[in-house]
Amino acid sequence: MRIVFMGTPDFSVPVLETLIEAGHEIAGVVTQPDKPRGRGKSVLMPPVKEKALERGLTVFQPLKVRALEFVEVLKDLKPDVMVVVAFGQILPKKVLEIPPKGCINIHASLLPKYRGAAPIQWAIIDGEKETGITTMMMDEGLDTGDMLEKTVVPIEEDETGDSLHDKLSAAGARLIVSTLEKIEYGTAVRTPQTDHGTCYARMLKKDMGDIDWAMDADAIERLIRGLNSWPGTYTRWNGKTLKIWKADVVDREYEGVCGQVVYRDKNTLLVKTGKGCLSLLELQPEGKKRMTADAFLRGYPVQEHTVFTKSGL
RNA sequence: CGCGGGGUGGAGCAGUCUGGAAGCUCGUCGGGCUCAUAACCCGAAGGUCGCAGGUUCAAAUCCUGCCCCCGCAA
Repeated sequence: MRIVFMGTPDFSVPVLETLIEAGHEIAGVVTQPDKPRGRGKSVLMPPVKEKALERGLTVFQPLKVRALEFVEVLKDLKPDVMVVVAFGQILPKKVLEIPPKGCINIHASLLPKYRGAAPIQWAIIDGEKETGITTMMMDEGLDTGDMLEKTVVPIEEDETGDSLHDKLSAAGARLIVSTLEKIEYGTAVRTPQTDHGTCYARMLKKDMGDIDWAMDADAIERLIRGLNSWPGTYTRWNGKTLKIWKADVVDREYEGVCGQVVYRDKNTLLVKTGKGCLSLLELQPEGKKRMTADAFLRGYPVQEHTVFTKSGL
């Protein structure tokens, strides 16, 4: 089929590649404009643009897809369908109506759960046992369209935001091929979303990673995994930010305040939380590389009365 | 020119401001103690102090240029 692809970050790239390899005709790739990013504020192109150029595809980077001139451009591309995955802009009705076979979205959750911007990470943070990919016919709501197909992906004990991101991205690429086939041959089954069991996965923000040591150890541990590697979790120590990359829950209670180091030896660093303790396994002081707990403890004077605090306080 | 931290034996740090013998906590290797040990004691190996110039009697330390890593921000 003749497809207009819309996507922006790394998550979308495997999908684009798979569509090409499945033999579809990519009429155009729509992605967000280049923006100054990274250290030194250099202007970098979105991952999807890089891949698209590498494949010799035509790239469009409208500030707003809903701009009238751009809607005309889309119409001229005469797509059979549009495939949208993590594009980053809301599509208005006049765009949704362009392709005769509709606009299909690949969403990284088992809808109607986790609609919204950060479904991958929230599934981990909430302690879900499984999540997945849903393909759906887009409508004007936010991830509210009729569902087409689903893939279930289990969430492992040591799952991180990154690892799950990669699994779901691959799963999404696989699923869209199947869904497009059904669309093409008219065998797709549309299932409306139910109104109950829905929830929104709001956008991730940097300060979400500011650890509140009064929370339960297992909730903090899930936060650490869910926000790994972006935006990451951190705490305050010695007037500096200390990133926490990995921790284990230790089901034991000690005297002390939340955030206090209640036990340490050559390679163990136990911090008291609202319920239980966390054994910090991988940390990263400001300006340093991440390191294991034993390496950290060799060079930094952490004592048993040391207290980690929320940065905001 | 966005802001900032850093590159010192295998690891993580101190030393740099106030130039003058390479330090600390570990690891490794050998030996000892011990029923035993990741514990303890004794000893040893291992470093172009990111790279290149410069100043100086003398540079990890001061000056200049470059490379690399990282935090913030986006």
